[in-house]
Amino acid sequence: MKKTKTIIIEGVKDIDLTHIFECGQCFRWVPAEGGEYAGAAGDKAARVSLEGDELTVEATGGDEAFWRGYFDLGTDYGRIRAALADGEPRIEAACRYGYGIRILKQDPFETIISFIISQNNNIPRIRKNIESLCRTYGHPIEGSEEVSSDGEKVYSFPSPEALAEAGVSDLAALRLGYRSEYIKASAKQYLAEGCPACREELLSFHGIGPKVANCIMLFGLRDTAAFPVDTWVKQIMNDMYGFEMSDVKGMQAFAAEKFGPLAGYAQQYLFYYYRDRK
DNA sequence: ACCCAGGTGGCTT
DNA sequence: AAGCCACATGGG
Repeated sequence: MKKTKTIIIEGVKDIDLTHIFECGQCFRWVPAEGGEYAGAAGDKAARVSLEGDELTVEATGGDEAFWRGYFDLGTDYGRIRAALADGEPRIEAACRYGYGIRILKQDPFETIISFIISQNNNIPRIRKNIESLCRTYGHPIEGSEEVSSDGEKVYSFPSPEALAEAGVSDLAALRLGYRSEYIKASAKQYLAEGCPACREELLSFHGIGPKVANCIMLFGLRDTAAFPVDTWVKQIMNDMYGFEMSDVKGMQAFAAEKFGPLAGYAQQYLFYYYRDRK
């Protein structure tokens, strides 16, 4: 008896699974056979495949509306790429390279903790850290073995309660390093105050600074004007536009002026293009 | 052995 | 406001 359900969404455009899942916005999806991806969003596990303009999601939960929202299918990315190149022609190569990227609508709490872990860390290790956090503080997702890449259970992302109650030394035992106390403190604050809605609230969390706040705004709160500046973007802005590496303010202002409410998309195309190029 | 990674907090100029 | 530095860990 099958525990998952299959959702077929036809007529999708501007979508490339590899680019979506490898562009650095999420950390829990892995390639499966035949170009498919398997992974999880919050407490839902799924396997995703694309054939032509038909997107198939085999999932343990979430209806079609949820997965449409997750993949941002209501947004016209062709138009966005055109608008970006219109505002700043030098970004066109990056947009072309990252064809099919979509900014996933991720759970805010998952985004908060994931990007706290991301600071001063590398992507393979971020993925491992998040995986051990889920295995220790999440729960095995019912039916997930039917969609996982290895036939094993997938674990849900931990709840705010679970992380707020975790011991800092237990978190540290998962090799989370000095971020352990940031995780616990932020989970507690999230529980006490609810989901942060703006940059200022995010910055009041222990372990969230300007860069991580921007990532959370973009990936978790869908504020597409957010323009996260990390070491890669600094390098891009230096190489392409001659900004001093320390002039993050200038980079932000440039992005706001050139791209406005689309700056987040621009950042993602630039980041992916440049990071892959190394 | 070494430098670095989707940085931040805290302290000192 | 700007400039240091420590921080935990392991990828390459």
